[in-house]
Parts: sequence; C-alpha cells; structure tokens
Amino acid sequence: MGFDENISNNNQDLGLALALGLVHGDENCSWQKKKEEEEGHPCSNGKAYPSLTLGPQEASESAVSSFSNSSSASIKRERDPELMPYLEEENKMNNNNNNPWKVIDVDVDDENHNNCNTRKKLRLTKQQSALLEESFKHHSTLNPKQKQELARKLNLRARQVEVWFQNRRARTKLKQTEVECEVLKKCCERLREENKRLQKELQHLKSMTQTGPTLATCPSSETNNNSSNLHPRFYKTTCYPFTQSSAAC
DNA sequence: ATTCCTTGCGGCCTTACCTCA
DNA sequence: TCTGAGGTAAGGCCGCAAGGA
Repeated sequence: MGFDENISNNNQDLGLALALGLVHGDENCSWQKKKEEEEGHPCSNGKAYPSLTLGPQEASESAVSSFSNSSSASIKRERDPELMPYLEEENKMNNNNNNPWKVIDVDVDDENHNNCNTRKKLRLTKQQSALLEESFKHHSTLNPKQKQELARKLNLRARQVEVWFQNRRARTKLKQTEVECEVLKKCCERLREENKRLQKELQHLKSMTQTGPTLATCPSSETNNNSSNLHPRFYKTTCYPFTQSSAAC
C-alpha cells in the first residue's frame, strides 16, 4: 500500500471519528489558535466525550493521524451506544430533539464544527513518522517554509509538524542527558576507586614514616657513603615507587 | 536613540490518550 | 477483563528576539 493510499484509507476512518465528534480535525479548533484559546471558541462547551473504542488496527494505523487540512467534506452517520447519553445531552443543549443520530457535516475547514473540545490522541502512521524522522536527521528545527512543506507532504497541519519536532528535540535531549548521566556515573566510580587507592597509599606512607628509616633504606645508600648524610625521608620519597602513581591522573 | 507593545518561536513541564504486557 | 507502566501528541506557560509604533 502506498503512502497516499494509506492516508486515504486513514481519512476514511478519520471521517468516522470526526463524525462522532471525537477528533480534533478542525484547523479552527480552540487549541489551534492561541487567540481562540485565550478568548474561547464557539465550539467549546466544556464537556468531554468518552473515548471512542477503536480496534488496534484503527487505533494505531488510521486513527486520526492523517486528518487533512485540505480534505473535502463528508457526511457520516454513526450511532454508538456509549455515546448516547452524551449525544442526547448535547442535543438538548443545542435545543434539538432527542434524536440519537448524530449527524455532522465533517469538514475540517468548517469553522462551526462543534465537537472539537475533546482532546483526542493522535497517532502518526509509520510512514509519517519515518518521513519526520528522516527530516529531523537533516535539521532538528524547521523554518516556516520547511514546516509548511513537510506538513503538506505528510498531510498534517503545520502545528502538528511543529509539535512533533518539539517533542523529538525533547526526546533527543533526554537521551543525551541519560548518556551523559551514565558517563558521569562511570567517571564517579573511577574516581572513587582512585580515591580508595590513594588513601591506601597515604596510609602506607604514614606507617613507613612511623617505623623509621631502617625499613626504608634505599638500596643505593648501602653502597654510597655520602648517603648517610641524607635524611631518611629523602630515601623514601626518591626510592618509593608509589610516588609517581598519582601523577597518572 | 530609547521604550513599549505585539508577535512568533523554542524550551520545558505537564496532561491526557493510547497501547501493551 | 482489568490495571499499571511507558510512549507520545498536544496544552500551557515562560523567556527571548525581532519588528513596528
């Protein structure tokens, strides 16, 4: 199945979801424009709908990932028992009768589409994710033109592309932080070991100082008559092999 | 030249939905 | 069938920079 075909099929399922008013497919929904978010949108009535139960296939592949900002309007009639109470309530609120059939002209460009206040989880298709990922490899941020172009290719809204890149950057940073954390942990462990070793060495040196020069006689001093004039500590510091160890750090 | 306001964008944190074990 | 954990799209807030008045 080709990319376009896939998107096309996705949009069919999407149509159903949109028809039920469960999907953000509206370019003009309240979350879309900041101004509308602040001032409120005519479609917002503060009521949430229950989740639409989708099969794994629909949910993961089609669900809602590919709603288009340029798709044509379609009309669907659906009746879901789970939705009945909500639909009835909404009909009442809209001064409609209790007709259980929810009929919505599904047009993602329809500004008056009135079921956009539900936050529906979107799933990008594998193809969409792959293309986004590929694009991210080339540049982790997008200029407006690139964003628009990518959105057009993917049949997504520019905002969705933007959000994907934001989240992707966040994931990258998180991963990077985890890697750095691991490196620091290892570094910390090494330093701890080194510290232990140096403590031991220090203790050894101290004990040698206490026992006096006889135990630490430098071999060369035995054959060198002048060496007897040297302080015992000198022997230790010059002959003791550990003294160079810490320099390796 | 400076200040203030608006707008747009990215970062960050959080929320909510969805999938899966 | 239920549930908790994990993944992730999206919401919300903040800071910053650019541009205009």
